Amino acid sequence: MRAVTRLKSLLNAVLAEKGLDWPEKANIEPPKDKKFGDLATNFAMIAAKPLGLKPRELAESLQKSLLAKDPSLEKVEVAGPGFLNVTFSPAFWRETVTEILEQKERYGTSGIGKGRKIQVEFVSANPTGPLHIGHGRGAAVGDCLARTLRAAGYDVSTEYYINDAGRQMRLLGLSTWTRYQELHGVAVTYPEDWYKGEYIIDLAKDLTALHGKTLLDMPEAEALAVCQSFSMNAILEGIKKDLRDFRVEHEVWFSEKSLVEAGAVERTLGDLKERGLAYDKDGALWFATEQFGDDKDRVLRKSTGELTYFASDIAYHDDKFKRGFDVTVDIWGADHHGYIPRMQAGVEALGKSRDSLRVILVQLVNLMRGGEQIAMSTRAGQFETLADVVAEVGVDAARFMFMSRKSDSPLDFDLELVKEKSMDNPVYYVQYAHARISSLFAKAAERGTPLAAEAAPETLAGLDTPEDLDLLRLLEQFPDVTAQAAQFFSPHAISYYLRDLAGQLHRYYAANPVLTAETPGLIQARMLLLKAVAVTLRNGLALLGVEAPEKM
RNA sequence: GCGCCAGUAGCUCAGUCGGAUAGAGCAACGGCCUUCUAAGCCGUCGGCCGAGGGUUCGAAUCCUUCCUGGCGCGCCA
Repeated sequence: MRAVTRLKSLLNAVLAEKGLDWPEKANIEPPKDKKFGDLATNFAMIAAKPLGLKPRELAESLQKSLLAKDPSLEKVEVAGPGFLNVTFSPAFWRETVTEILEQKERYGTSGIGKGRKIQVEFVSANPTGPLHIGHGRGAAVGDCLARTLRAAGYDVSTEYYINDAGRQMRLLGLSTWTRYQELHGVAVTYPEDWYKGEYIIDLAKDLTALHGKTLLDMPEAEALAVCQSFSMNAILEGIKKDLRDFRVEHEVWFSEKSLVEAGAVERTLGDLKERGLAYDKDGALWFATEQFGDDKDRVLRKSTGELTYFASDIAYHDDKFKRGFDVTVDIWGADHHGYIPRMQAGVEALGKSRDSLRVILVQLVNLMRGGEQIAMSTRAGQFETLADVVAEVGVDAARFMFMSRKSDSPLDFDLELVKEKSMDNPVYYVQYAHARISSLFAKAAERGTPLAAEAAPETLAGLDTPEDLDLLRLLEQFPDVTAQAAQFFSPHAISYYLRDLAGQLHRYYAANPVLTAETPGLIQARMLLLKAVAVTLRNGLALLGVEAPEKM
């Protein structure tokens, strides 16, 4: 971050002298090949045209003025069609250690969010059964995204939308009621589309413990109501616990029912009608989403008088925007992707810009064991719950596995592989790097070699080998990685960075003795460097919600 | 039929707002523990980036036509 910022401001100064702005398409990034220096920019190729110059000519004149402007630049080369390849001095890179040790847990944070209010709504599973592994992926993605956005300077709020109104809740109540009657010897016929999982039987038993058989004497409607609210509350408590155990916190639990009961849905529908965006046809109320790019108009209220989910979803998003969020991010299972155009159309109809709603799709998780797929279905009642999976493989391994793919590709989650302590399962590789450093400091303390209090330039001067510089350069990139992860809503990039950093650390460790280095000064310099690595690893893992162990 | 996503090494995947010779891990093979954790390190092998066409100084990346796989297209939720 420091290097890019520095180079960019130098180039901007050149532009300012000529009264020009930074060209949109110009970029500065580390080149793939080290021999092209620390940073490469296509600046001259992009900027040459408006100046009426040839790219290479501009590059050559920049080369001279850059070197004259900043002593941190060791080398500036012109290459190919007009690339500028810039190499910073080792002293410049060593300042990274000082910076990290000063910023500590703030290293990797940035202000790119500019305090904008952003909401991340995720999981939001119907409270009709326990969370399964697919919800776990959504939970991990949403939680890591929220952490990443927060670190990037957004004002983030996390939320779980509870679908506690409507048909699914009635089915849940009916399912529990059926199991309850069955439990007490009443002959029952199983309803259609009911929840037949084991957990419903457990609910019926819990209900019995609380109420005995008294529900059998109630009017059926009343008994159903008791079953429904009891089941929902119990399941919701279970979901909350599962999420807490998975280190996922939602700040707001938003009830659909409360929205309906407060009349918010009716109000939103009324607004739409008034603005001519909703109309009656065939006895139903329709939302004119087609004019906002949807395939066709959608029903808000069925001819039966019942509201559709879409109606309350629109009212819910209306409510979100009224609460002042600049952007709301919804994390959905990929099977809902067909729903995006109509939601975006709806958001536009509400008077917001299309991109105030960002939908992140999370693809399917194939739960496997030893290469064989485990079938999952809430309805059929055969699934491994998130809680079961976490109990088996641990929070760290599960979260890291979820963050090791971009959310948009399907993920095979093999319980045997996730438990395995190999590079198939990189969480251990990264954690091991952190533990190694910690244990090295423990050993240093035993030997009476405490870490220097300050990372002064003269102390760090011994860091001048190629491995030192590789590590320093990688450390310096961490703030860029977190900023980009936030900008592109891709927290998985952090896990890839951490693997790289861990790899570089392991290489360094193998090649450079730290506590037995030639001179006391060099010992200090290397300890400070490794301390900076540990801080960066810890900060990165924190963004993923994974622990950085001292020992393994 | 229409739409969304994917197709990169034997396997699992990064890279995709155009950049220089396409990366990593696993697997396979060969090395490295009397010295800070071998859950590690080093090396070798491995590619027509699904196929064709286009755009340009430059394409895995953008456009287009196909092929293959997953998912979705209700007054379901």
